[in-house]
Amino acid sequence: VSQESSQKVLRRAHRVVLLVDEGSNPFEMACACEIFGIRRQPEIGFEPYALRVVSPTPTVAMRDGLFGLTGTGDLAELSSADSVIVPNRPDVYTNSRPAVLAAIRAAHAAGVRLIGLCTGAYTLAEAGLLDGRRATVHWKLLDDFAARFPDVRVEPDVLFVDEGDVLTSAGSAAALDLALHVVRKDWGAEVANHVSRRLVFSAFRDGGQQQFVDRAVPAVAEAPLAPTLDWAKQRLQRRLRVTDLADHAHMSVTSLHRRFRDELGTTPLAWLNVQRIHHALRLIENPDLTMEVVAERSGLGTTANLRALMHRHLGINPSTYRRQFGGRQSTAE
DNA sequence: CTAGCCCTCCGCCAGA
DNA sequence: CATCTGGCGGAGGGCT
Repeated sequence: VSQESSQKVLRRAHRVVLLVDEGSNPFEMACACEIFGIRRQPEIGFEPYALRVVSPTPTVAMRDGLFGLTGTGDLAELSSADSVIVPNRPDVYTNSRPAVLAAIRAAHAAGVRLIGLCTGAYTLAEAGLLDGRRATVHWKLLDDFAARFPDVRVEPDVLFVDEGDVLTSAGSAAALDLALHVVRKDWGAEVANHVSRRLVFSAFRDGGQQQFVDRAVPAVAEAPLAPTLDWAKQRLQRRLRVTDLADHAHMSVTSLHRRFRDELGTTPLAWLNVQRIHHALRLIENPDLTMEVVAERSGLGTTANLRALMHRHLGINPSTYRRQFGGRQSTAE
């Protein structure tokens, strides 16, 4: 790890350009700024990304003129970037400016990675860069998108699609998932988890529950670990040990640890305990279950362990949680 | 909260 | 030579 991180320090920051135009959605832009535009040096020792904002006009009116942007760079910057982020458009029926499409094509030809957030996929498709490739868009627009760009292989039911040099994401929230996926590819799971934790911290700061949503980096579907993770989640009450996970994955405990580090940025037991706590919380919301039963079925074993882990991860104890969130059967997901 | 057993984790090395 | 896998032991933390 030390060897790896020293290499990272030496490597330069990836240059990311956020391409905005009249009517770009501030939400997707904010997602890009949150993931790629925050200074990380004080916390992780280096800057993984350098973010620039570029637009086809010197000033840009955002969201029906609610506010505007000035001081943006011009389209020529696209081709010298490492990645270009293409966020939402005002509507999918208005064609993009020819100059924007030309700049995107030139960037792609120069080897720049293109990242379409939500309806940004329309812009990429208009530029002809998705023909013959897999892509996705917001679920509401899948049919329209497929009809308009028949040469694109549309993938429904996924958060995002990674075609290597062209990446697209589904609905707005999936922009974050795709961005974190990019961070993981560029810098590894450890950095991605750091970015993810910081994101949760600032998004859910109130209520003293900043770690409540322990947002792990989403596992990629084709990750070799995925079946084992699903398997384990189904039988938390069996009190699984790390060796059980290793057996199911058909690998040694040593290799399992390595895979967890590489793919999830955590360790098997730490991951298991997060799953156990999440399951325990759902069980606690059912007032008919004693804490002994909750501890048993969640795989945490004893009430002492349940208390200790909840206190450590959430800063709250089981009975307090039940008083605040229980009482009524919660089926909300 | 504590004592104490057990498991987990990680670095290191060997082998494929 | 590079990369991946697995075994081992000790330290430390988890669990009862």
